[in-house]
Amino acid sequence: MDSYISISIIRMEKSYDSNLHEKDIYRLWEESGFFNPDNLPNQSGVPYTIIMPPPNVTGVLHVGHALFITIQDILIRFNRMQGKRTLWLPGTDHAAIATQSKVEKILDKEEGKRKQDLGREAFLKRVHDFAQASHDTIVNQLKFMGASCDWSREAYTLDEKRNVAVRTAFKRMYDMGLIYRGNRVINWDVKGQTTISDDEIVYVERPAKMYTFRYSKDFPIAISTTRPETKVGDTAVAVHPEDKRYTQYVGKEYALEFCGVPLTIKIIADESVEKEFGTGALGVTPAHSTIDAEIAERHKLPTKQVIDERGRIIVGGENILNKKTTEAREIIVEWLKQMGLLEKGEDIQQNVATAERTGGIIEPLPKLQWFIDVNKEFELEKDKSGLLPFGTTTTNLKQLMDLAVKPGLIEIIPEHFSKTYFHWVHNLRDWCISRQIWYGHRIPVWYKGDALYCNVTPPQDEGWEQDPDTLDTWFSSGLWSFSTLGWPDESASDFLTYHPTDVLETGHDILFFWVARMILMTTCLTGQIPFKKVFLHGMVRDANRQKMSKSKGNIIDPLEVGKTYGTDALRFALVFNTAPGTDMALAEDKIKGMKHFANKLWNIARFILSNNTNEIDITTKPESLTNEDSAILQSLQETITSTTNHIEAFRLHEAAQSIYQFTWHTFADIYIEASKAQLQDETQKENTQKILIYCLSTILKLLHPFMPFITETIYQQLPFPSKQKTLMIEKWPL
RNA sequence: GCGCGCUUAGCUCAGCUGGUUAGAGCACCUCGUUUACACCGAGGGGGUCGAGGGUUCGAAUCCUUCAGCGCGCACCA
Repeated sequence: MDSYISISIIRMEKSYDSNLHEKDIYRLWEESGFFNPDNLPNQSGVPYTIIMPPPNVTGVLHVGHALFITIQDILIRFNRMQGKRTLWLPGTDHAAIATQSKVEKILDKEEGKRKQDLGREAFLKRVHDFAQASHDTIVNQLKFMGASCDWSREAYTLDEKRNVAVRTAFKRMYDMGLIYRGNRVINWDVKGQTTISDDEIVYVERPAKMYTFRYSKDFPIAISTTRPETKVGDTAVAVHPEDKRYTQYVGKEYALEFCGVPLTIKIIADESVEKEFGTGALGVTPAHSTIDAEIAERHKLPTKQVIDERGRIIVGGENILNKKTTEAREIIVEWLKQMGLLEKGEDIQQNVATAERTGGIIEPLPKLQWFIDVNKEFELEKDKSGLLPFGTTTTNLKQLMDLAVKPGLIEIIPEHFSKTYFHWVHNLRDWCISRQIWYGHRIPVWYKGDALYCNVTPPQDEGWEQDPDTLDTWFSSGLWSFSTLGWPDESASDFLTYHPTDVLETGHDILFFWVARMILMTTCLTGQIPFKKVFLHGMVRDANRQKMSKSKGNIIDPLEVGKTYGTDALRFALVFNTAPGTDMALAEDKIKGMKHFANKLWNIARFILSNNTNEIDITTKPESLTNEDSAILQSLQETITSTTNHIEAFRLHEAAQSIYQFTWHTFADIYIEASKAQLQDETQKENTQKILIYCLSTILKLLHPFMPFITETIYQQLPFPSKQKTLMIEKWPL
C-alpha cells in the first residue's frame, strides 16, 4: 500500500482551499517577471496587446469589473501561452466629474464644507489623496482577481505623461481647426455647475403641464409649451411652411409686452415644425433650446439669454427677476390666467433631461465653450491604417469614425453593436469638451486681454492667464490606446511595437462614451486605428435579472465571494454559459457550483499524483493502447481543438463548457474510473500513468486562462523536471 | 417615431456557417461509501425551442407577420 502514498499528496489538502494558495501564486507570477512582455522567453513572438479600460478611482471594484478582468485575463493568458509578446497594460481613470463630486459629498458630509471653502489648490489636494487611496484599493483588487497585467507600465489618466499627451493632442487639433471656441447653446448642469456632453444626459420621464396661450391679446397665434418662463426669451414663432392656418402671418413682426418684458416676435416658416403638435406653432427660444438655436441660425434670429447659470431668470421686473425657473413659471402662468391669455393647461408625460452624474436638471443655455468640430474637413497626414479611400487625404472626424469600423480594420463583437455605433456616428454633433470643474486636465490655453495662446507649454512672458476650465474626462480617455504607449513620441518603442492594439474589451454601455471617442482621437492624431477588435460584454445582474445596487441590497462583492468560493470559481462562473454582449444573471449558487468543479480538478490531480506518476518518463509515448486509452486521447485532442477555436472566436463560454465537460464527465467519470483497473495490470500500468499525467497537464494548460490559481498550484506539484518556472508561460497544447 | 436585442427543461442560460433521438449549470427523484473527490459516483424525470405563415429533402437555427419583455437613439414647442 505504501506505493500509493507519495510526497506530492501530502502537500495537497483533501479539499482545495483557495485561501491557502492564491496569494503565494500571485507572488510567484509577479516575481517571475512574465507579466512584462520584455521578460518573456520568446522575444521574437508576435505582439499581442490589450490596454485595460481604466477603472474610475471613485471607490472599489464591483462584480462588473470582475467580469472584464476575467475576460481580458483569459485572452491575455491564452495569447501569452501561444508564445506571443503579450502586453496587458493596466491603469486607472481620474473620472473628473465623478471623482470630484464624490469628494465634494464626503467634504459636505464629514465637515460641512464646500469646495470653495478650501480653494482650488487645497481641494485638488483632497481629491488627489482620495484618488490615491482609491487607486491602491483597486490595484489590490485587480491582483486578487489574478490579473496578469504589466504593473511596470501602469498608467493614470491624469498623470504627467498623460498630461503631456492631452496637451499635445489639444494643441494639434486646435491647429488643425478641429478644436474651436464658440458661443453656443450647451447642456448646463445647474446642480453640478458645469457643462456636459450630449451623451451624459439621461432622460427621465415625469408628469408635466403643457400650457397653450398667446403672448398678448393682439398676437394672432397661440403657442404651447411646458416652460412658459423661457418665453420671455422668445424672438420668433415658427410655423410649418405649408400650414394654411398661418401663412398669412409669416414674415410679420410683432412688438409686444409679455409679463412685463418687451418682446419682438417675428413669424417665420420652418420645415422642422410639426403641424399636428400643439397649435402647430412653436415659440422660438434661441438661447434655451438646442433645436430653437438651430432654427434661429437658419433664420438669423437674435438670441436673448433669460436664464443664468444658477437657473434663475435674469430679465423682467421684480415679479420674476432672480426667481428660480420653477417659481417664475407659476408666476407667469398666474399672469396669463389673469390676463385671459391662457387657453389650455393639460397634464402630459414629459422626458426631462437630467445630468447623469448629479441627477440635476439640464438647462440649455448659451455659453462660450470649447468644442470638437466633427464635420470640419482636414488633411489626414499619415493614413497608416488605410482608413481613407485610395488617393484621398481629406476627411472629417465623422467620416473617419465611419470608415474605421469595417472588415479588415475595426471589428465589433458581437457584430450587431456596430449598427448602434454607426447610428450614433451619423447623428453626432460637435462635442463640447470644456468643463467647469477643477479636477481634470486643464485646458492648455492662455489669455491676455483679447489675445489667445494655445500650446503644449505656457507662454513665457508675463500677464497670461490660463483658461480655468478642465477637459471632459473622455478627452483624455480617448487617447488611452496610445498615450499609454509613449505617444506623443511616435518613435517610442512601445508605440511602435504594441500599437494598434489587438482587442479593446469593455462594456457595451460605454460604446459611445469611450469606444467611439477612442476611434475619433486615435485615427485623427496617429492615422491608425486604436484596436483591431472591440469585444463587448454585457452587464452583470443578480439571479433575478435585477440590476445590482446598494439600495436593493443585491450586490455581489467579488472579494467576498472570492474568499468564500475562490477567485477561480468566481472567474469561471462569470464566463460559464454567458454569451458575449448579453447581460448575465449571476447567482451565488453558480459560483458555488464552479467551486465544486475546482475541487473536482484538485482531486483528479491528487489521485493521479498519488499513483507514482512522478517516476514516469513522460518523454516517451505510450504504446499498445486499450480502447479506453484511445478514446480519452482522441477526446482530449478534440477538446484542445474546440477550446482553441472557441477562444480565438471570442466564444469563451463555449471554451469553458468544453473544458468543463471533458474534465469532469469524460476524463474523471470515464477514464479515471477505467484507469483504476488498468493500474492494477502490470502490462498496462505504465501506459496508464503516462496517459493520466499527460491528460492532467493538458487540462491544466487549457484551463489556466480561466482558472489561473488552482491550475498553477497543481502545476507546481507536477514531477516534470523540464517544466517551466510557471504554467503561465507553458506552451499552449496543439 | 426610428433602431437593436430577447422569448429554448422548475430556475439561469448555451446552441458557431440550417443536418443524426435539442444541451449545460443549478434544483428535483432513486440507488450507492469503490485507489481521488459526498464540494462525490451510477441512474432518472422534465422542453410541441413565444404564436401563425413561408423557404427547404431537412428549421430552435433562414424569411415574414403578430404578441410579450428589455434596451438604445430621437422628439417632447
